[in-house]
Amino acid sequence: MKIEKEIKQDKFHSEYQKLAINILFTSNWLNSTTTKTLKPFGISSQQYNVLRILKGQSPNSISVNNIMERMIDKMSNTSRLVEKLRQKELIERVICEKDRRQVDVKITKKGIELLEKVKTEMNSFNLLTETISEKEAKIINKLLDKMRG
Amino acid sequence: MKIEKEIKQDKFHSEYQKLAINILFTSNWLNSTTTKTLKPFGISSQQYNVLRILKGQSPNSISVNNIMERMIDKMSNTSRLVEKLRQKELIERVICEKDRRQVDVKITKKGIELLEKVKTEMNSFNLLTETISEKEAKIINKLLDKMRG
DNA sequence: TAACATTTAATGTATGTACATATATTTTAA
DNA sequence: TTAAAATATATGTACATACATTAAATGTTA
Repeated sequence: MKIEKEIKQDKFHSEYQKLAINILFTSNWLNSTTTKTLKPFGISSQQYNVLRILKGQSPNSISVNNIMERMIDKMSNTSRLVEKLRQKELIERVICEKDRRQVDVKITKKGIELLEKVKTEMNSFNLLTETISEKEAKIINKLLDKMRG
Repeated sequence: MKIEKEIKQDKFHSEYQKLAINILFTSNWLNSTTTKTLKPFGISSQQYNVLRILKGQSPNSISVNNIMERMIDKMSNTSRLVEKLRQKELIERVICEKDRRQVDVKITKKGIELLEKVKTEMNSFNLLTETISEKEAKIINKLLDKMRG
């Protein structure tokens, strides 16, 4: 649906302003779908992002700082997020012996199993395949990368 | 910069998954720029969005529900956001006489003046003009609209 | 018209988030 | 070698947000 209709605004100052608004709106749209899907599993979309990052490194562990660099939404309090996941026993935290400032984080078996279960219900990406082609997806990806400079 | 480098992930499950992540990442990127610009003015990006909506209707007033429908991020507690703006005297609230459930909201002179001041510093849209062409912006807008179905 | 449903906005509560600051450890350089 | 700087993570605080619930006014219908 046209962004004009989605937010009931019939004209924009420029095509660039419209683009910024369109990206923000589409991001919220995607995020709310994901949040709803994750709700029954008891994790937020940010926690899901961290779990996926850790699964990508598994069976190795990575530092909190390293997690932050890989997050979609680079936030200042990754440690609190990690602590929440630890309380749910989805990850493990060990103080690094080589550098005692660092904390090594690793996904647990329980964490991997949760991701497996989520996977089957995670249809926000599949949703996109019904409306645009892979070629079109590639075009947007290329232009967004260019846009950020 | 390529999204792969931005979040240190060298490959994605599909072009569609990459797209979803790219949109979320770009949205955060845009939002953090806007937030930083607005900080000295003492308003959040959501409050800025509401002010702009009200300016678009000025000198008429619209209901809280109507504001919500026009917001980029349709949140459930628009009334609290409106109350924050009222405390800063940037908007006015009057209970509608025709339908006493409804609250009519209108931007004040002070609110409009704030928007004028913000305008000169609001360069997040201008930022985009340096990296992509108007034609390219149009392409992304069209595809994002198509994507959401 | 009385009872029930719907609409509009506000609020309670728990959790999330940003930002500044603190603490511990390691690195650098005088 | 020791003081200062840098790094990695954690925490305090104020504010934001999601979601469910409440409250008041209006609409609908038996």
